[in-house]
Amino acid sequence: MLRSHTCGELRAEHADERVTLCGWVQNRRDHGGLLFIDLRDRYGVTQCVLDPDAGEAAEIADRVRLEWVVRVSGSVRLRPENKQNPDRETGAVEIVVDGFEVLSRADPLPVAVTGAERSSEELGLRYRYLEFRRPEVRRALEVRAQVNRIVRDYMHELEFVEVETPILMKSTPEGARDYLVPSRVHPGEFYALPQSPQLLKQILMIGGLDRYWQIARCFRDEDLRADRQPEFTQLDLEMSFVEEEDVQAVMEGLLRRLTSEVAGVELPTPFARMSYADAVETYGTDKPDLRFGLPVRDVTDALSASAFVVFKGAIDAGGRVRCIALAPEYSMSRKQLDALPAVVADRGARGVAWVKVRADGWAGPVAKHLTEAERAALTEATACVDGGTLLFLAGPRSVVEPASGDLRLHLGKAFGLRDPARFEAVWVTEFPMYEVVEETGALVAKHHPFTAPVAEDIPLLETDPASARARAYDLVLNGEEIAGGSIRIHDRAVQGTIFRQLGIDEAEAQERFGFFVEALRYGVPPHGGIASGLDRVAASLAGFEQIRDVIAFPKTTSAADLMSGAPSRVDQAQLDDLHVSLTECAPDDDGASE
RNA sequence: GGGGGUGUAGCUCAACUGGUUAGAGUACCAGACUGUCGAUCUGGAAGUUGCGGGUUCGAGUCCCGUCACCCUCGCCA
Repeated sequence: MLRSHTCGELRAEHADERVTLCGWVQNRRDHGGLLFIDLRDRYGVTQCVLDPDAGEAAEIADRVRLEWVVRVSGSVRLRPENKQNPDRETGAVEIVVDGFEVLSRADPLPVAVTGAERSSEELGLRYRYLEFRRPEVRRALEVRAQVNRIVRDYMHELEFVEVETPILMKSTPEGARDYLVPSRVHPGEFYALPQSPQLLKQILMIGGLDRYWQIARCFRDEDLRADRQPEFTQLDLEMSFVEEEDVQAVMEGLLRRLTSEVAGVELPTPFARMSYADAVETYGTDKPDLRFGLPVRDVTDALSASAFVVFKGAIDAGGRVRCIALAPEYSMSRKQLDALPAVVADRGARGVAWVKVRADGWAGPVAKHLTEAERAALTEATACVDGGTLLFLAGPRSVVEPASGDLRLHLGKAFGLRDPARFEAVWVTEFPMYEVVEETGALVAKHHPFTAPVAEDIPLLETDPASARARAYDLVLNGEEIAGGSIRIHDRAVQGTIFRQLGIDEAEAQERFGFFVEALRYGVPPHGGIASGLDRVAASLAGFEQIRDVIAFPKTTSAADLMSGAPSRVDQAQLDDLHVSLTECAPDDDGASE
């Protein structure tokens, strides 16, 4: 070892010991005769002192600059009482240096690594390794590692078998766009990177593994968001001879342990359950943030006879009027109220009507359109009280539902109700089997085509498929979907029905999922499972808004890696090997691929 | 593909309605200083205002185009 201790471990009891430390020069304070150098490594920062009589060591140290890597030897000295630094764990001591060695010089850094100033995200990604020198950035990776360790321990305790599935897979398009890898030995053919190991884990169940798990990298070639990367990591698991509650119990136990050990929060189990229909009705979304109330109420009935053009127009067209009631302590200024329409404009909502509830007469632009009977009905429906405010959204259900969810979230943020230290988990259940594509009327699987229907809804598959419910469940934590799973179809006849309804005929099913359809013939245990987005889980536990923060080398919104320069052009010889020719290709103008 | 935001010294930022030589902190270079811990003090160097056009006597500022990054709608079974 080049060192005897780390930069974070020396305390008063080490006084007078001889030590050798290695690290980066975080700061230097040159007093002419006396020179202080703060030495940093992963574990902390230790102050080193060079007296003029340190001789050659002092001469070398004098030339050292920020972020050089050095090795110092000396003795630990207890600092005088009034010279100790209580803000630093090693602040009681300092190293009196008598040996100083430069291990590596450093150019001035292109990003800020110490202090409150943080360089732009763009530079941070370009020089990601320099960001790791910041403790808060390193902490994110440490949380990530801790999550992985807890997951691994837990799954092994429950006797799940860890199985690695291939990265080079068959393309089974449906849902997200695949990342493709051309085959050299099979001209014109391609592998796909897995969007998830879905079919493989079901096949493991058919193979009798009984309980499988894996930390699986997944790839989806779709546009990015703050909570979406083109490659991301899932905890993937599957169990045989189980029902919903069995899978959910495994996940609850895990999340409970994670929040306890990582965030110090004890989650009560079992978690709350809420049907998809209730979630959308009450929170305007299938991933409700239950850290705060502000439920959305449907007041269409209360206003069914309204003459007010905004309400009447929506209701006559078959739409709904939805209302959020604000308690008196959440009163909003006119300016804040005027800002609300912009919040819901994305969803196509025309505006947000509002009225102030006052015992001595309701106020606001909408008040005059409300009859006494309507006020009574609204009071009944929303439980509003004197001093409160009612916010209304009116329009088609497809607009008003998501808009009400956005509005509720906006209010939660605006009133500071989203406590980052709180964790509220809820299972959303009874998802519909299908979504109906508006333009064509075609059915698309809401979850995926291997999800089992609720038994009593099987007859509905033929008569009213759009209202058939799936045995699917999502785990929602603080308004974020952190896991989703289902009980799978284990009956090939049912699987055939689902394929047919999705417009996948036998030949196509054979072409795309042939290996899986064949496997369904040879004895399939009833099974189900779940996959959890570990990037989101880690970000959530560590209090980060973006999953980029808990990914060591994340990609930008345009799926580029600013550090390595990927993606980039490749040699013609490589393309030739792969039997790939480029058709349309803009001139190389990004300058990044020289 | 659409909408919004950002882009000025290595870094973080400033520059009113278009107007003199684009400033400050920090880092860097040189010097001073024996108890600092965001050390302090003196001096210096440092700019294609993302890029390309245009309007104007004059553009960091206005217009058009374009690139990068961030947020977002669509998309993400």
